Amino acid sequence: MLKISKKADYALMALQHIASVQFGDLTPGRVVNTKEIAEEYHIPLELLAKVLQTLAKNGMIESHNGPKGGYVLGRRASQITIAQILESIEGPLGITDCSHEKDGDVCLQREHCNIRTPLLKVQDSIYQLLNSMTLQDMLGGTPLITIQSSTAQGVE
Amino acid sequence: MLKISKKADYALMALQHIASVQFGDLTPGRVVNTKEIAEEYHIPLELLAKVLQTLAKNGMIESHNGPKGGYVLGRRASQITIAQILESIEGPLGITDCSHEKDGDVCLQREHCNIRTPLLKVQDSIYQLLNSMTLQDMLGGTPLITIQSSTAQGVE
DNA sequence: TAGTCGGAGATCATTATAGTCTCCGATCAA
DNA sequence: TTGATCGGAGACTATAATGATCTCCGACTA
Repeated sequence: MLKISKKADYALMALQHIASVQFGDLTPGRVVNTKEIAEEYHIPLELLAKVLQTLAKNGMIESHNGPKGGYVLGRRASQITIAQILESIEGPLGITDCSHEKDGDVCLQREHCNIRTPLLKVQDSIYQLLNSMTLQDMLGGTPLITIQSSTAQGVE
Repeated sequence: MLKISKKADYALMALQHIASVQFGDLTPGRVVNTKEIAEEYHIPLELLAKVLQTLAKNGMIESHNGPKGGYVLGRRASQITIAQILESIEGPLGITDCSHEKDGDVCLQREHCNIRTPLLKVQDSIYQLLNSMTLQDMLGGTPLITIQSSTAQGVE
């Protein structure tokens, strides 16, 4: 449950790769093209292309056309959060349908819904979590995140 | 993104309802049947029935057959976590495909995968979050959960 | 023992996802 | 300046997951 899509997976892999190439010791600042990433991680080329285009639209990366073209990061790795990457690909975080209801698009349960408020709190917590981790944290570093809850029961 | 299914939604609503009836002031200990919940929250009866059956199989609730039958909680509300409810319906938490790979079911990316470790950490954090909230917390109480990260950038 | 309940399965429609195909425009190098 | 190499963009298809429905069965209580 709560699985992220393959596209989002690919986006994370690609960004991690671009970042590690760009800030690595071997070829700092090098432009990375789609084919290179697709082959390295066995991702369908054309699908990855779409993912990268979307990431570029959302400012995560910058594209360079023509021969020797490809992508570089749009901003520093520490300024790109996991939440931003996932939302670029999958749209806004919403664990429930009514998270982003527009007018005239209200669910039937809404009137008597007894779980909306707590679910939105859960959602907000997950968002905080995803937004507290950056691409930088994925570059070999181990993310240091802890959860604190005043109501934890430690059941299981 | 990261949306939970309607079934899981229904499960949460139903459990919240059963718990609030059972521990409410009006009719404590009352058995709740499927029809009552379906009508209250406008949930398709037969779909809800399936959800409740699954919840019963997983010990979240106890079923009582025959006339005047229905469901009661399987254990105390404070002993039922959101994680348990969701996993009863949607299966084990896994934000990525390789979260629960069996032997002979290894993803092609695995060999060069650069995001598996950080993603598993994210997943674990989400699990902790969901497992720290109980049905009790959804009964009118406001869950008090905070996230702390040593690497948070506060970017947006 | 009849009517009310849950148990269980097969089935279908709809939607989301994953992946493919095709054509276009920009760029650089020969 | 022209062609090969890139990304940009849209339509398209196949498959899987989801949501929902239908039908029949067995258990139980009044």
